[in-house]
Amino acid sequence: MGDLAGATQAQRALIALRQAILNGEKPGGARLMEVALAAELQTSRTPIRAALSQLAEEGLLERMAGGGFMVRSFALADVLDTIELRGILEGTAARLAAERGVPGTLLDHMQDLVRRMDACFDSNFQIIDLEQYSRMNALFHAALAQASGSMVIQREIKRISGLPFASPSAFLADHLQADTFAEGLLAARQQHKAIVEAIRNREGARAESLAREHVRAARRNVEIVFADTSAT
Amino acid sequence: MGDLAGATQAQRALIALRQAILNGEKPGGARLMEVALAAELQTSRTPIRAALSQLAEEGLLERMAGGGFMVRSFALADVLDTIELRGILEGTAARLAAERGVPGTLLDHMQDLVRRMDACFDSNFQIIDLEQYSRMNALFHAALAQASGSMVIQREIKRISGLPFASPSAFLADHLQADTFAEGLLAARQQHKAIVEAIRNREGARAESLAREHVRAARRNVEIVFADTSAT
DNA sequence: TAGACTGTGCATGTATACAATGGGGGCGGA
DNA sequence: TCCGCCCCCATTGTATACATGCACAGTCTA
Repeated sequence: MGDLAGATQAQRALIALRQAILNGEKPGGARLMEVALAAELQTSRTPIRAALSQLAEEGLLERMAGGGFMVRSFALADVLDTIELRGILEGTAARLAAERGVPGTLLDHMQDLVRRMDACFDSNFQIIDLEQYSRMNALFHAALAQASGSMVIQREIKRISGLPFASPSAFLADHLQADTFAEGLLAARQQHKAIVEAIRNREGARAESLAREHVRAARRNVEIVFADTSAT
Repeated sequence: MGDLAGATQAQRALIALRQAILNGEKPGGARLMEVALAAELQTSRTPIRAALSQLAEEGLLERMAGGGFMVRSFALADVLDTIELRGILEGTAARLAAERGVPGTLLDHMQDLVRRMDACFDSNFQIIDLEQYSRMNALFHAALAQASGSMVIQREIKRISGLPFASPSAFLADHLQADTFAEGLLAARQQHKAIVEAIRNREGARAESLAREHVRAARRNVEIVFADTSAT
């Protein structure tokens, strides 16, 4: 990842800090201090301030009362609510897409993405290329947001998907061993197909509830991961 | 309004710029340049940059590709979508409140706000204190967001409500002459009551659809205002 | 005349010095 | 010993000088 070449100091800081937060290296509730970060990232306070502002914009940081920033803390309840919110937004996107209609080329693109996800399974329905699947899945969800035809909805979905664990592909690399996981992937595959079909047939309510239900899989996965974590 | 005393330069700039944008003084699509703004507001570039960042966070500005900011443009379609989104979010808040339960004190508070809004009408159901009504209405919507019990939802509702024309009290002062307007206020009054009742009775689906429908009034008002404007 | 290259200027990016504010700790008095 | 006040330091706010990069225009050459 060529995140060094050609990038400004502010961009480098943004990337480094975002990763540190998502890693848990900067835990929720931690106050981020400009001088410390500047020393850590070997730059001046100015790009740090720019990066902090942008992270607040993304929702990863909160502005504190008398100035300064702290890492927003995501309790399990917050993560689940965030996923529920993504479900609501993607459900709305699907409904709007169905109601308002979508250019055929975009629908074809979505169908193509579904096909490419299919190609990640072998003849026994075992996943063989998880990374590719994950990438195509992310593109599918982006296409769904776009299909809503509403920049407002699209923007909010993108925003929410950037929050920890809320992304469509957040859980994918985490627990490959569980049988329920493979099962979930197959269910997701059917849902992707059904969502495209519902939009094509202009079935708004069906598209909405399918998309909402689809996101509940992410919720289940987070619950599993958190249960594992707290058991350790 | 004492926005000068004790405030930092960045806060002054933030307030001034926000107002200029909402006024239309800085029209949608306009690029905001730091030096020009610094001269205009008689301060240095640093507080201007801080204010611009925060306005981007609020959703009033967009970051441009190669740096810099421009005023986000709100076409009628965007405004309507934003209101629709607020309806979806407030609907979700109402449903969650009903499903998860709400502390009695908060419900009582909401009911109290409804009563105070009633007090803004005279015995012939004519509005007599619009400013008070507007204030109580805003508080009611804030309380509804809080009743969801979800900081995530609450935060998003607050965010969305800050965008132009999307606020619950955006339209109130605009067109007092129309008969349909008074009618709308009376309908809103009933809906407020019904929403509280539905939450109290734990009727999630009813609460959700009431809140969604409630917001459609705002949509109608915007359509009326825009129609007037374009006719002028 | 058209295309490309270069120079110039404007806008943002960066560093840093200094100001101001707020909180915490220590000291003194009751 | 406890309470309160005050001072100091840590942290953010602000200004400004300088760097960088991009875009536009003008000119030169083919």
